[in-house]
Order: sequence, then structure tokens, then C-alpha cells
Amino acid sequence: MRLSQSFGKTLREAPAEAEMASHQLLIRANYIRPAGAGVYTFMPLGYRVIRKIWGIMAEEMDAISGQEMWMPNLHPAALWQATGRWGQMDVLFKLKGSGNREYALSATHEEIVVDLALRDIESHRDLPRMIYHISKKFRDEPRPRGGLIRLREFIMKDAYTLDRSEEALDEYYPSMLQAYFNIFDRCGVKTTAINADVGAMGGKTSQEFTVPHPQGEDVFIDCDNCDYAANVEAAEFVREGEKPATLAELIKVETPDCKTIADVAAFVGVATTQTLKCVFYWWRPSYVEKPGEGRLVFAMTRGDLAINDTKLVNALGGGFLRAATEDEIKAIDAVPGYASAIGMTPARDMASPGVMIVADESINFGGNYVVGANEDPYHYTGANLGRDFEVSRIADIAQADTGHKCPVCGGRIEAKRAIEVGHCFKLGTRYSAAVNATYLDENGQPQLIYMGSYGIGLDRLMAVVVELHHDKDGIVWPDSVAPYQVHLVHIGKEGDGTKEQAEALYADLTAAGVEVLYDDRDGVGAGVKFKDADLMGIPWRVTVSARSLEQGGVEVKRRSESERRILPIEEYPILLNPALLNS
RNA sequence: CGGGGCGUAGCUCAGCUUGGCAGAGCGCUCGGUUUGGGACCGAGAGGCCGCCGGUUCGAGUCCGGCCGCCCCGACCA
Repeated sequence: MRLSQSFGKTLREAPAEAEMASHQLLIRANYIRPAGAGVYTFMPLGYRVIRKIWGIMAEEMDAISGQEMWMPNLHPAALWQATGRWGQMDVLFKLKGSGNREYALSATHEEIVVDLALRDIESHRDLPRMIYHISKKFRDEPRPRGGLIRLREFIMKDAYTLDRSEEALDEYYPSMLQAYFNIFDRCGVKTTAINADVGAMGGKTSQEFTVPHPQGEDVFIDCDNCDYAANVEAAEFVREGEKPATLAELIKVETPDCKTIADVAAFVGVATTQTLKCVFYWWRPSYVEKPGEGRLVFAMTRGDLAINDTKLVNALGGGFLRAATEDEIKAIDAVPGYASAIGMTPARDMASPGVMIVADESINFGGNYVVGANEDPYHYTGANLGRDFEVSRIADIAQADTGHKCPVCGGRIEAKRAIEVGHCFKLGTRYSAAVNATYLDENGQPQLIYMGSYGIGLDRLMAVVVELHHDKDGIVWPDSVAPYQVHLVHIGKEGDGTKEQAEALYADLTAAGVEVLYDDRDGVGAGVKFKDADLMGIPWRVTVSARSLEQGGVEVKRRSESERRILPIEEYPILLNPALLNS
């Protein structure tokens, strides 16, 4: 490609709204252009990177028996209604065609795949199968961010497995995880696979591939001593603390202006571990709230810990939570800021009357707590579970955080931010059951198909590659995903013979199949060309100039290194295989 | 959806406090010089100052509403 003919140009300054390095550099270096919030055009260079990543993914998927196909992005509403997600997935873009036909834009493709399975999988002989495709996803994200990190329209590789049984799925699953590691390794991205909550995707297990990054939107827990790692939504930790040897007397004390745990602990003179924190939620079974549906949930944990909403939902067996309103809290005679379970009748389960009180395990690792008196402005001291109040159930609902004890080795864990680049789900029969997608087993009996789904965001991965591979001057692409291998730079003036040499080299390299970006621009200073080359980040820079020719050849420089060397012209065929230059 | 910030030339930004001719640098066009790290001289083009309404003799500037974009949070299938 001749730079003199390329569409678009590099920018000296990044648009003001770009904050992340990848966002700034990809725009400045002419890889992407914004069309709106979370919507980008891939310029010629950017599209070449996407195609490189695409190729790596296709190779790795094919290597584990994947079959590449191409699924639609316009989804008839009926498919989404069949799985129950039409009314549940809030980020689903919906649109109407003529005659009131309704469609969804592809937010994901489980619906398409399970419909295919329904039609085309008939016998156990048709299983197992692994299919995948790379195409656009559309999600009405409330807040796109970070350039290509979080988009409303993005490119995803998603693979789907169809198996006879859970065991068959379990057996295949590790090869998918390995393929994922291979893909990320080949792209120059070191990932950590962590156990994550499955969320509303359904299913039972999921592994999230993350890259630690300060501007990531995921928080995960990492042990500094062993390899335990998990998303905070699923991370376990060891509660520390002791029950008191003797129970103190329950005493009501006046605590003016003490609305927070820290206030109360300081006022009464105890550690926050000797307090109980109470948070009120409104639980409902479906995403869309319906009048008269749902109930209040009273969540409690030791005062030094925070409640994790996802863990709480899981402890309740599913559903959705929002913060309870003041009226809903008052309806059970609790006083916000001074609430406790004292005097309340806990519900036995979600269907029973009383107050649904869920306490974190941590309350068993302490006692003689300071708790609210359900009266403004009073607290009790010396409160103890069993003697002074009861709960509906005790579960793991507190969020793991930095400094907590590792559940595996007993070391200390740390909360870190990360960017999620891939996710593998064992879906089980969540979707096949919804549409009754079955196969006939050896005995002629219909059995539900076991599914798995496995996604990687290509554009997000591209951004992460840049986050990990750049310096002050620009991008430094790994060879594997670089849009071109050689950035050929011509410097010289009319009639000094340099142009002819550069043109000849360009022709030879191109004819030999080397991917060359050729800066043939006339009247552009050497400084500009070098700055652009650094910005664009192509692995090898080859300069043809009067100076290099005087020194006997062309100058070769690796983007990632500062060393430049002269390669004699007669040895130029070595450039036909740039990998040789590494030796 | 809550909090904060921003919207003026392709990009970065001044001008708004205190209403009075629409500005700079970079980029772009033309001519010339230059040619190893974002060069120089000269001449140009380029604007619904986000949109709508209000106040005013007069609004980029003041007031109200809306839209868009960015950041934090919520959400994140």
C-alpha cells in the first residue's frame, strides 16, 4: 500500500475525548474513526488488524473441530421470544419492519444457534458439533467507553458447542479454554482465566479471560500466594474473627447523627467488625418489574464487609435486585440508618410470610454486635444471633476485597481491575430446554442438547493489544497482528536516485508477498515520515535514503528496538522473509 | 438512570467573567525554498459559535429547554 494513496491521515493530536492510550493512538494513527458513542469505523489499517486477529481465531477454532459459518444479524423476534429473552435483555436493540414484523439486532447468537440445533440436530450421530462465526453484535449499552473497550456495535467471535451430555461438554471444554489461551498468546496478550458469575446467560460454569488493567471495568480477586483468581461476583474468601467467650448484655444506647457504620463504630468505640451492616433490596423474579410482584430482602453482613449484589441474587436462587425505597423499608418497621433484625420475624423461604433476612457467614465470626434499634437515634450494643435476633438464612453474600484471606491457600488476596477479553460459558440446557431442542439417543429416546458458548470481542482485543504494546511515540504491534510487516520509508529528492531504489524494493517485496506499507509521499519531511512510522507501529522499518545508500544499503530498524543497521542492497532478499532479520 | 465536565474551522483550543466586526496553532490549497525526527517564506480557502426558544437596539457571550460527546457511579447477557 502506498501511503500517498491511502484513505485518511494521521493526526498530530488526539481528539480531546480520547483518554485511554489505545483510544488515542488508534485514532491518531488512522486505524479507527468515531461515528458516534460506541460506534466506530475501521479504517484500512484498522481493518487489516481485525483480519489478522480474525485469521488467528479461525485457525485456533478450526484446530479444535470448529466449523466457521456466518449467522444473521437481523433476528426475527420469535426466536428471542422462544427463549424468553425478548423481554428480559435490556440492551437488546429492537426494530420493526413493515407489517409490524419485529426484529432484534444480534446482541448475541444463542437464539440463532438453538434454532439451528432444533432444525438440524436429530440424532446422537449429529453430535457433538462446534460451530463459530465472527460478526457484528449490537447492544444498547448505557455507557460506551474507552474507545474500542465498550461499544454499542462490536465484532465478536462466538463459538457454540452442541453436545449429548454434560459429561461430553465437560470433556470438550478444556480444549476450548486452551484454544483461548492460544489465541490471546498469539496476539501478545497475557490473560488470566478466572471463575465468574454466569449472570443471566444461564448455565452453571463460566471462565472469564481478563487482562489486568487500571482502567478495566471488571474487578477480580487475585491471590498473591497461589493461583486463585475469581471475579468479585464469585470470589470466595475466609471470614476471620472469633465469637466472644461470653455474651454481653443487650443495651440500648443513644447514637445521635450516626447514620453510617463508621460513625456508629467510632461513637460507640468499637471496631467496624463489631457492628452489623443492614442493606435493603427489592427482589423480583423477572427483569421487568411488574406491580405486586417481588418482595423485600433484608441483607446483613458484618460491618467491615460489603454486600455483593450478585452473590446475594445467587443466594436467593436467582431473580433481580434493586435498592429498596424508603417506603418499602418502613413497611417492615425498619428505620433506615438504624435498622436491624431485632424484633423481626424472619421468613422461612422466599414464598413464606415474614421478613426475608439473609446474613453473610461473617456474622458467625464475631458477636456482641452494635446494631440498629429500629428507632432514631438508637442502637443496641451486645446483640447476638440466636439470642437477640434470627435470620432466614446464612450465605456467602459479602464481597471479597484486598487484604482478605485466600480460600485456597490462606494467603492474602488483592482486588484488581481488569479488562474482560473473552468468556466461556457452559450453558447446559438453558436454551435447548426453552425450545425443546432434542436429539434421539441410542435408545430412540429424545434428550436435550447440551450447549456451551464462547465469545471474544475482536475490537476490544485489538484495543487491549495496543494498551499492552505501545510507547510514548505510538503503537508497537506484535508481528502476529500488525497490519503490515514492513514500513518502507523513502527519503530523498527528485533526481538523487533514491526514489528508484525505493520503488524497486517496494515492487520486489510486494511481488514476494511481503506486506509492505510504502511511504512514497513527496514533499514530506523525513521527520514527519519517521514520526508517522512510529505512530503506526509496523514491526519493521526499512528506510531508503541518500544517507543509507552512501552507507551501502538500506536502513533497517525494528519498531520495538532503538538499534538501526544498514543492510547491503545486494542482501535485500533477506527482507523477503522479515523473520530472518530477527537472527 | 444519578454525579461531574465539555460542545466555537478537519484537529487542539482561546474568546463567554463585564453582550458590540469570528480568533490562534496545527492540518488543508497555491507558489517557492527545504529533505534523517512532526522544517521555512509568501498568498489563500475554510464557521448555522450543537439545536430551539427567551431577554436585549444588539447574543458565541445572559436565561430556559433539548440534543450530542467524555469521565465517575449504577448496569454490563
